[in-house]
Amino acid sequence: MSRLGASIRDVARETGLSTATISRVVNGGTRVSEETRKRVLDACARLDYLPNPAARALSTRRSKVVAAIIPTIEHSVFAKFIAAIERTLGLRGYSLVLAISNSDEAEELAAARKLLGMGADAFILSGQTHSGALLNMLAKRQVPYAHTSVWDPDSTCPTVGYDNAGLAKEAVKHLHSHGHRNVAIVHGPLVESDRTQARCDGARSLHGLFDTLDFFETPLSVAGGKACVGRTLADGGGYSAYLCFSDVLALGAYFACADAGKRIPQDVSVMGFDNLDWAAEVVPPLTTIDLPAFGMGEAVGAQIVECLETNAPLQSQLLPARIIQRGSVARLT
Amino acid sequence: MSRLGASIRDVARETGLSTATISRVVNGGTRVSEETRKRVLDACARLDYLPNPAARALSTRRSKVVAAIIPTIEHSVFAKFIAAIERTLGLRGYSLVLAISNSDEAEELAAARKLLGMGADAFILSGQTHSGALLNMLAKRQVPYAHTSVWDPDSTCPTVGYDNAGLAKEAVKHLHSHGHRNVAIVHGPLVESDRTQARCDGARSLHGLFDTLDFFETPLSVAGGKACVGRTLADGGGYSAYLCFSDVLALGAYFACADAGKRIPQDVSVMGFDNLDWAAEVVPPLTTIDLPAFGMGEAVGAQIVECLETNAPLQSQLLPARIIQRGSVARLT
DNA sequence: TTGAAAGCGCTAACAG
DNA sequence: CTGTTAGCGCTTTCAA
Repeated sequence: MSRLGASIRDVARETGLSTATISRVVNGGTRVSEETRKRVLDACARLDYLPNPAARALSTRRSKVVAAIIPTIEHSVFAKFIAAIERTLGLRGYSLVLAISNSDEAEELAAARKLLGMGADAFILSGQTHSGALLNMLAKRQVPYAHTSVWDPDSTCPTVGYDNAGLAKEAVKHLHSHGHRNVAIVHGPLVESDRTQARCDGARSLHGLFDTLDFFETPLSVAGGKACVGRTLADGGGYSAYLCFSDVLALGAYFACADAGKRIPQDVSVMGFDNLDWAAEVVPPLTTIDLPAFGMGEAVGAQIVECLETNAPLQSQLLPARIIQRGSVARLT
Repeated sequence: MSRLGASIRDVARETGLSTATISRVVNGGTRVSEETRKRVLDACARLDYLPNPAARALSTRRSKVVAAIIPTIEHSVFAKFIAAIERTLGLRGYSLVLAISNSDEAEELAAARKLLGMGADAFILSGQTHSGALLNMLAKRQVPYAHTSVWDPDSTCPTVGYDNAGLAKEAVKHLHSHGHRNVAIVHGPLVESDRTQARCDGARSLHGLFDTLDFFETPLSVAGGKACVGRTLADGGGYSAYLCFSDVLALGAYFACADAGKRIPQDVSVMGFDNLDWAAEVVPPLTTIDLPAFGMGEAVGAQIVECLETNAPLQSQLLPARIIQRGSVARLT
């Protein structure tokens, strides 16, 4: 809060104009003579005037703040996503308030309450499943919100993201087309993420194509992936390929293989999901699915601002994602 | 902005009390009879009343929002840091607005302007070098701020973080004590980070201990580290150890070694800086310096809130950081 | 313990 | 093109 900055009244006094005029030039400057404009701007600069945001928000009923609630920021995908939102919003004069829910509905609700009580004009939520209380709260106040990281044309709420189930299917098919018939799917906690669930559902729908298609849940971290894959390797599971529903897990798989003396892709194939920055650098380079984390942030950000400014309804939007073939999946003969 | 929520007046009407009384119970409830209190709280719940933050901020001149400007969010260290700040702030009823400066002073200034114009009560800045304009702006408005990721007892501004130069020295000494006399230091862009500069300065001050102590600047990414180390390996630089001023760079070094057929630590040693989550999982586990990213976020967050609530001055604070010995540094005989 | 009333700084009709 | 005048919703003396 600019406790000591000049107020609009100071600028009015300084220029001998009314506060209304000052307000006009500060906000776009329509219907103001060029000379007055100059004079006002000059005085603003001299006094280092910064409009009081609370007063402005109180008057306009808009804060120009949008809230994003994400499950975690410690995965690059979310970090990239947030960076994109911040950038897109910032370019349009909006700010981002961030809350982290730790994949907990109660925490998410509490965060939303706080952010609403902070004046957020719109909300960006992750995934598709949220407490009814949260959605009600937003609906009642007519605060626009969008679900992200998912795309569901049938949803009543706008979803901007990708088709998790579809992409998982493609990944599975890719493995199948390379001759793999015994694959292990390694994924993060199901309860925490409807996206993970969707991916599993997608993969499972194709289980008929395989001799074995096993699912393993493990903490969503390099350590989790490593431990999980290490275990199956030790058990002699005999999978020819590991499909990891996150590159982080895939990196763990790499390390597990290194520990077990298995070569990728000669001995086992590994496929990821995310296409994180290092996926092309790892040895061998990781075949994975490129998720448009940054593009998704730009897309929601832009839509939200558009919605706030023109009242255009938010629309579901499918972002392109695709398999990036690199060197971690062998073609079995 | 809660355009449609009930206002304090609605609650007053509902209960037959005055807005002043409602305000009292909503804010702590001092000097209110227990019965009235109950009645009011009840009405609030029934009407789903949420105080209008803009009105409150206008009246109290505090927004309960703190701003953090970081160079990037795409490095886990910063992501962890931000997560900790958000958590600490949230627990105390404060919110976090985030801006990303891309290590650019002009962008940082613009962001600060925006956030100030958004009503931030305090600022958390990264590093120690900032444009005078920014610092002036904050000082003039008496907005408290702290520098982070650095610790400098001599600074006039509060710094909460660690001693970059000192830690770099320790790392270098560690390598020296293991018999390394030809080491390459791999670091990110100097212009972007005074912390990187401090680390380099610290390391350089010990160059007398070595036969060769070379410095290489590369983009701060796995790809950057890989390319840089790959190049020196190809050139036959003959370094027995690589000290990377970020674990991200170290991971790149691992991949470069894999490509070049060099074994770690038998052929070359690698040491990191950060202690990211996967540092213990990589093969061989990475010897690195553990930076208290999370603890640092908690520390600034707590101090800022304390300062805002009690006017206690912000104080510089040194956070513990230390070498974590794992398996990537060989002892030369 | 409660209420009346004066703002906080800005915007937005409405006049002129 | 510019000024007057109401508020926006809440907090906070000051009285009662």
